[in-house]
Amino acid sequence: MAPSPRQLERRTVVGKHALLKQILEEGQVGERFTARGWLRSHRGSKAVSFLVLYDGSTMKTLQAVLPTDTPGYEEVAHQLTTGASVVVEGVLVESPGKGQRVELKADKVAVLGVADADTYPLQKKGHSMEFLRSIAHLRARTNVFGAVFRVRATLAQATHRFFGDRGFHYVHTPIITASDCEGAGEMFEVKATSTKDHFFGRQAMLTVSGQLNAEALAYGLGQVYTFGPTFRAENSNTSRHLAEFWMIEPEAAFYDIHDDMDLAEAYLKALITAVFEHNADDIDFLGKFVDKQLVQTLESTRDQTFERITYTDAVDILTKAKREWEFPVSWGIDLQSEHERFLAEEHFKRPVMITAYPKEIKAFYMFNNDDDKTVAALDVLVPRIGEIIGGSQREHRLDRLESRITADGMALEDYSWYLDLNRFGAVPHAGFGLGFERAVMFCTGMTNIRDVVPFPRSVGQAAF
RNA sequence: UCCGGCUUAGCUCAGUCGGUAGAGCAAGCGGCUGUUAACCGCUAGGUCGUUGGUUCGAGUCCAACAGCCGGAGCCA
Repeated sequence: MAPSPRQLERRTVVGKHALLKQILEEGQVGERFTARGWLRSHRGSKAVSFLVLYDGSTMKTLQAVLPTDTPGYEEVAHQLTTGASVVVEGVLVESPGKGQRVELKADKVAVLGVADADTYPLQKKGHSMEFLRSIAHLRARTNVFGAVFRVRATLAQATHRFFGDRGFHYVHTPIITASDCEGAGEMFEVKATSTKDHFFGRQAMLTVSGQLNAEALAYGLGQVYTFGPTFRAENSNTSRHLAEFWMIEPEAAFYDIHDDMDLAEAYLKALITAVFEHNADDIDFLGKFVDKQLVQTLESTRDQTFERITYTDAVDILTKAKREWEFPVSWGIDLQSEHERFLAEEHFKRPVMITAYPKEIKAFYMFNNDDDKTVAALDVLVPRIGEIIGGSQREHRLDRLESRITADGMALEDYSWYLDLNRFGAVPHAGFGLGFERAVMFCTGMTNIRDVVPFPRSVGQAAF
């Protein structure tokens, strides 16, 4: 029988550049393969030698079994150390041992690049996250970081799929901005090394948010989202902060705060669904070695309806809680970490969406509610992470927007282009920002944000 | 930036009352009839973060500094 197109395609791929994932999942017993990868471990005994290979395509490893009388084995035996890159050829057979369906009965082995066992820092044992952070250029080779970065890739692709499927256009907003007045925190200044005066004719900074630009684009394209790097220069030293991170900011015309909440909830659930679909092995591993609650947390987040309460409800719950707060609770305060964690982790035990915050503690661009005391802000809190999404319905009524800017002591002329948006063809619209690294933390169980980005930038840290 | 903790072998850590340093893993060598972070034996490996102080004597007590970790603030 003639091979099907799919079989032909697979044969082509597998024959030339067989990924271990393909060999392990699709390889048939009796098929011959050339496996390329790095050694996770090498176990020798008198008659046979076991090589455990990984290549990054999957959490799983391929075990190659090599008789010690294989031609050429003697010459490379001492080079078969953890971390060495190898090419192994052989026939796929059912594995008599435990732990794997198939293994490669090898008859040919070559070492591409040695990894001197005396100096190669990674060993076939667990290392601390702190140590691995000090060798960030090598840590992608470990099980944990392989899993984390594969999940990260899935989350990025799932983001594009989710918004694309819903008619959101992917837009690119500037990384260099002259807008210093978004109130989002300390900024980095951008200067040309060879130009004395301001290169851009005025002071320029790295963006802290693409939101205002995204709003401009939403007024032409309807529904848009950004996915790009974001910079904050705060002297902030915690496991949840980076100086350079990635943010996803959807912005949709004709959305109100309730549409915004629906979108945020659907998006987070879509991310989790994608991870279970594409990274089952990775999640399984992370659930065993990083966070025993991981699978349960993700499943319940995916399957349960998010709690939706107002800020006033939240204050009520916190006031009545039998709990000593380090920061006393009363209407008007900004919610602190301890309050947010209590709501998500103890009171509701699920993600919580809080709306209608006092306008005094929120940004000028948020929609004023009818009570004239609160704005249509949205914070999404998840267990273990805290705030993962911050957003709002935007104020599109020009007079209200202008009076709010003035009331906050800012100059209208600094916002002339932003005000133009709502001077012409204003419509209700809403959006939010999701810190991508916090989403990766949530989906992997990692507790330090520096371990979910390959090369973290934070205060005093820009190595690699 | 504030509060607390940690820093001893390549890695993870122990080190009692102040008396000159220990284990497991990794490495090297040898053994082992198919292992699963294989196992067994032997060998080698240390300026105890840095500087100063107390003391006859400091890994151990004190101070400053540095780095890292946890928490807080700020935020996503």
